[in-house]
Amino acid sequence: MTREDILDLFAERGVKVTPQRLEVAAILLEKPQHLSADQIIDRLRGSGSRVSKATVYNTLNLFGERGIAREVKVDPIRRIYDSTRGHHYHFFNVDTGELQDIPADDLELGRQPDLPEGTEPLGVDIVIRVKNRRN
Amino acid sequence: MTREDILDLFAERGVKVTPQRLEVAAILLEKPQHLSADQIIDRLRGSGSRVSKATVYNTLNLFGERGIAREVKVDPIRRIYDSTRGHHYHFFNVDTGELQDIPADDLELGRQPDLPEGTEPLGVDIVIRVKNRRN
DNA sequence: ATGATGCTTAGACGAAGTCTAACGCCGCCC
DNA sequence: GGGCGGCGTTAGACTTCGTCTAAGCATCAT
Repeated sequence: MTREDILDLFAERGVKVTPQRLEVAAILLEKPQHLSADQIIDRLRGSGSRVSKATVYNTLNLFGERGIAREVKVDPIRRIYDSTRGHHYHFFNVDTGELQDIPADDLELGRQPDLPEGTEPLGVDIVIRVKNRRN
Repeated sequence: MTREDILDLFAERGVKVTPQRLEVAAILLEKPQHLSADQIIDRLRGSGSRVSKATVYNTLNLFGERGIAREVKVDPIRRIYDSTRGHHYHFFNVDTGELQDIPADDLELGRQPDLPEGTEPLGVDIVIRVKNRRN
């Protein structure tokens, strides 16, 4: 994703542009990937950036709210952000901790249950847990 | 779930019986419900029990491993344990934090994607996120 | 300039869970 | 029956991840 794309995305989602937000976006949105806040901080530090921890967390929360990145819930131990914004699901390899996208088209949801009284849908999270096959 | 049922379940899953494990099981497995470690500790304390925090966490981890309870991943902030063991899914109300079971029969999975190379399936977690309907 | 607003920062803080070292209990063996 | 080994439990220290706080800055409008 180019700098231009990122600026467009910010505008589209009503996110004010700041140098720090651009730095975080440049790392996370570079390519389809799954990163934790910590990994992003490491990469920032690695490239000599001095964006503070608080700003990285604030930014990731903001990106999550505005649909600029997606928070994946698999591992209660750390929050993972997914740079792929579209409708899709995940494989989670419990042996390696690896996370892999499943395009929406590859998984069909048949019958869906009635929602609880007085609620409306927000989305469906699906995680297929797998492990390495031994031998 | 009666004390007898719990003892049977422990035996079936190869879990040694201790007074502390029975206390935790009695609370969690009493009825279909979703509890955090903290809630379980509160209830233990409320009924005058002195089981330590470390033991509650150890026990819940053990229950999770042995399929005596199920860890539900919805909220990265805290781990939730589900007393319903069978195959089922969840509604998660983001407004109330409420978690509700979806019987496996109410949700059909159509086409499923091929698993990643060299892996075998462990299970499928599905969470339908909902919010309260305004007005 | 002045003030208002909102972003960023370092570091303190908080919550949830794990770890450590000591202790207790129980079964086993001689 | 006394000693031993292993497992479970315990209190509290500790770790980790994330949030909060208070101060400092930038930007904008007047």
